[in-house]
Amino acid sequence: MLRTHTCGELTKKDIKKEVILCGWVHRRRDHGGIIFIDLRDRYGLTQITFDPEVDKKAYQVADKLRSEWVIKVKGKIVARPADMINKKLKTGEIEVEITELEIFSQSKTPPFEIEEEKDIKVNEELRMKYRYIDLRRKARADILIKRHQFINFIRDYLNKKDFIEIETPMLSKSTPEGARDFLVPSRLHRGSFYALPQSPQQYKQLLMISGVDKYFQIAKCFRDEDTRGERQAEFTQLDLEMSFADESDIMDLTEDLFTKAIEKIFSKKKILKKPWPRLNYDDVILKYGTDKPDLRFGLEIEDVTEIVKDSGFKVFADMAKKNGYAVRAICASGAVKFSRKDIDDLTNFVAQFGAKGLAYIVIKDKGELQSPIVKFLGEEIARDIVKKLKAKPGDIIFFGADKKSVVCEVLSQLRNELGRRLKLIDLNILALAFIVNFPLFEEEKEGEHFAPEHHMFTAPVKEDIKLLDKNPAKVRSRQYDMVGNGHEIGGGSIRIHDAKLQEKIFDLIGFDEKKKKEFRHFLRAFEYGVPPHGGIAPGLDRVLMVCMNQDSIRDVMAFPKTGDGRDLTMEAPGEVENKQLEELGIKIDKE
RNA sequence: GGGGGUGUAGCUCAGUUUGGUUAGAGCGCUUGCCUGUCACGCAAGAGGUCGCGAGUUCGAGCCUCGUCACUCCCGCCA
Repeated sequence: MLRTHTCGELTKKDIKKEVILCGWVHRRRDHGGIIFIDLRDRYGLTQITFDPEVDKKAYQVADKLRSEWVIKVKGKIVARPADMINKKLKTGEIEVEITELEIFSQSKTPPFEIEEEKDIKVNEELRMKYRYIDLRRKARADILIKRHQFINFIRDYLNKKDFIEIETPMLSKSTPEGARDFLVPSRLHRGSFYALPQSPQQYKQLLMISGVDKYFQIAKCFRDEDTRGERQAEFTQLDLEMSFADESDIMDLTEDLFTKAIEKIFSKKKILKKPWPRLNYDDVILKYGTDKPDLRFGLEIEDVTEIVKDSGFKVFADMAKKNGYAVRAICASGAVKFSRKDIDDLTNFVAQFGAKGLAYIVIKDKGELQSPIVKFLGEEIARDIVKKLKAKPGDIIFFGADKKSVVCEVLSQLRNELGRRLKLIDLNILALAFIVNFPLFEEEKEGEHFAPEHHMFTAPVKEDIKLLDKNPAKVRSRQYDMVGNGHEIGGGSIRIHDAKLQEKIFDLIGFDEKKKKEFRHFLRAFEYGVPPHGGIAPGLDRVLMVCMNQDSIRDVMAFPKTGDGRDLTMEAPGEVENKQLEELGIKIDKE
């Protein structure tokens, strides 16, 4: 070992010891006669001193030291005078008098400051290009450490419950449906391609068939779609599957695992509710307009379609009478402070989600109503709405009137925006929940086949199987989603274990013979004894993002990619040699 | 593919309203001074293709058009 100690561990009990420390020059304070340096490594900071009376040579060399040089120092630990103790530093009671100094490497002036106390938000592109420097910042490094501890806890926990971690292939096969695959050309089979897995879904089901009844994997998944703050082309899931288990088994296990992991690793966080609520899909769609509600605050949506049906406000009345349309409202408590401009901003905000306008009623101090629409609605109907929304003086009621799907989208986005603007969101709360009783298929689009709400291997509720022929839209599924603070952080289901039923689902989602053939390997396995099974796949990046209040999953990844899928640190993707292309039989058509 | 935002010193930003002298601040950097600082202090200094291109104008960081990059959102994401 080059060093005897790290920079984060020395205290007054070490006084008089001779130590060797290695690290980066964090900051230099040259007082002419004495030089102080904060030496930094992964574990912390230690103040070292260069005094010509202690060692003249070391002092002279130290004069040259600059930020981020990597050095080794040898010296004696001494107590700081009582009035010189730095309480902000764990090692603040001591310092090291240096007698020997070795410079391992010099550093250019870093492109941005590593100092965090200034709290300057440096441009993310620059931080990505110099990710290795960004990761020297304590807050960034701490995230990676927390991530490691979290995943380690998960492994321990599942190991104790008899789960087996099994790696499944990265080079797999492209399958129809779902996200766009990343393709990898095969050299040995010209014209054929591997696909990187979007998830190990099929492999884990095959493992159930093979008799592994409790499987998990910290699995890398790949989807070649445009990114978002909570979406990257490459991400990590805790992929988990169990045989002879039902919905409760999976949800209970997941809840217990994540509750314990979060309490252990993120002890400062509070879990809002134990047990996590299990909410009906239909209820959350109505109350929150989305299947991933942020449960840290109220502001629930109410349906007022019936109330406005016969009102004189034509816009609402027309919508209320049409099939598949609705008029719904949300009461923003205390929003009376919103200016005209605030309301205009909100109107523009909801427009991007398809709202054609944003009607509202302000409830003034003495209960009188101020609104551009009350004169059309009529005072009596307006009062009924106020009553239904339980609105008080100081509140504003906002409306959405359109196709149900648009109303839901608009009001759920508005609800989140109101939560932010009214500061209703407590960042110390983690509100986790399961959403259950999903429909098996997404809302039917005209002229298109049914699309699975979750995926095509999800089992329908047993009593509803008979509806598959007559009324597929009404079939409920055995899906359960894990949501946290308004993010979808995991999806799971009990799977189909019957080949005939699986084929029927393929038919309903419009698979032709060719597409079915793509799954013959899967259906073949179903002919050899399939246990009932199910699982879940929480997105670990998203879980960690939510637990650590980060804005994007990029912040919880060591080397994230940009919005257009580039790795700025490695400068990937990159071009390849013509020879490589020839071997693969690939021609590039550059336009 | 579409919409919004941003782009000025190494970093974070002001300046654009109303075009007008040599484009500013804080931090960082360099040099000098300083033996108790710890986001040290003091003094001096260096550092700019105002993203890029074209246009309007006597004159453009500022106006117009185009373009590029980043970012958020929509589409997309079984």
